[in-house]
Amino acid sequence: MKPNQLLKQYWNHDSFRSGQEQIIQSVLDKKDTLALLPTGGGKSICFQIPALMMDGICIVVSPLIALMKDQVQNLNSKNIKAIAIYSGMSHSEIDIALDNCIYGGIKFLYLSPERLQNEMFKQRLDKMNVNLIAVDEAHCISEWGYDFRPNYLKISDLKEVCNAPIIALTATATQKVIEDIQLKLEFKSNNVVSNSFFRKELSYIVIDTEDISTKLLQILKKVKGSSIVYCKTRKETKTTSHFLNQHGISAHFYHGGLKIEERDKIQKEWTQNHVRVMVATNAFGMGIDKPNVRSVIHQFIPQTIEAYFQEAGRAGREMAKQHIRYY
DNA sequence: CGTACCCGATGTGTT
Repeated sequence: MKPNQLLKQYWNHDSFRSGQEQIIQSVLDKKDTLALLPTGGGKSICFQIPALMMDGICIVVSPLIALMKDQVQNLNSKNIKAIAIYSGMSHSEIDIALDNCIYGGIKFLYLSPERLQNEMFKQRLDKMNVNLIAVDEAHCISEWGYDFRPNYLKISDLKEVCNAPIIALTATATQKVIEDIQLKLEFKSNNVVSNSFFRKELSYIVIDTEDISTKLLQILKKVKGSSIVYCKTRKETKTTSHFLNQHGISAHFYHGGLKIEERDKIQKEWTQNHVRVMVATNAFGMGIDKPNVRSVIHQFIPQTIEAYFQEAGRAGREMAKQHIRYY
């Protein structure tokens, strides 16, 4: 089947968005490809459609279990066979999953970069007919590979076994990161397909103030709708959230030290608009796509400009989708 | 400082 037919059959869209066809064609030509598309630009189908056109299985490297589950569920709802392997599954569950990747017609296998080094996985990988390697949120290679999650620097090990092209996808990368991703994934030749990242619907403002708390209240009282307030430390998320609640603005705090059930509960309450403001560390972000976020406020200077761009970019999603312009 | 995965140890409840 052709890309357009698959797009219609599984996603019920009549046409591709800017950049998608070019990326898909590059992958079908067996070229290593770095796809740079803004958030909401439809990155997933850039590897899903070519993988569906080929025999065999696509291995998807993903940074978070939550993202793996989301995408697997999404594909399964379209009757596409996809599976994820992650910690917490029993040995026999993993065994069955890997078996299905070899003999069971599974089209997408979602894994963390750590899992790629697992002995049982490596043994069974030999027998898989891998058609494509996809690295989702590929900026994690540069962001995390050097200190936090070193296995992000070893993804190219897969290429020695698989003989399949690799596609890296991200919504944020400076020129340095673009080069680093291609280097670490051992691209045979430079190949970046990019779309404009300009977000017309956003304005970026820097405020110099002696009194952050008062300024925060002022902004949240003036700018209606849902909000994310980013803090530097876990402790600060808690104090800021309490402060807002004391002043009549409903807020939750969120960071990586909370239990997973607690995190899920808090996120759900914010997503469903039961609570207006999410006060969080950078643990809160990936996979968040809420339409009515009208402000993202940083109480500190983010570590990198791309971190700032990505975090700020969580505002104005519904306006981006409706193509509302502010001038 | 703050980002997550994985694995093995320990505990809980069922056969």
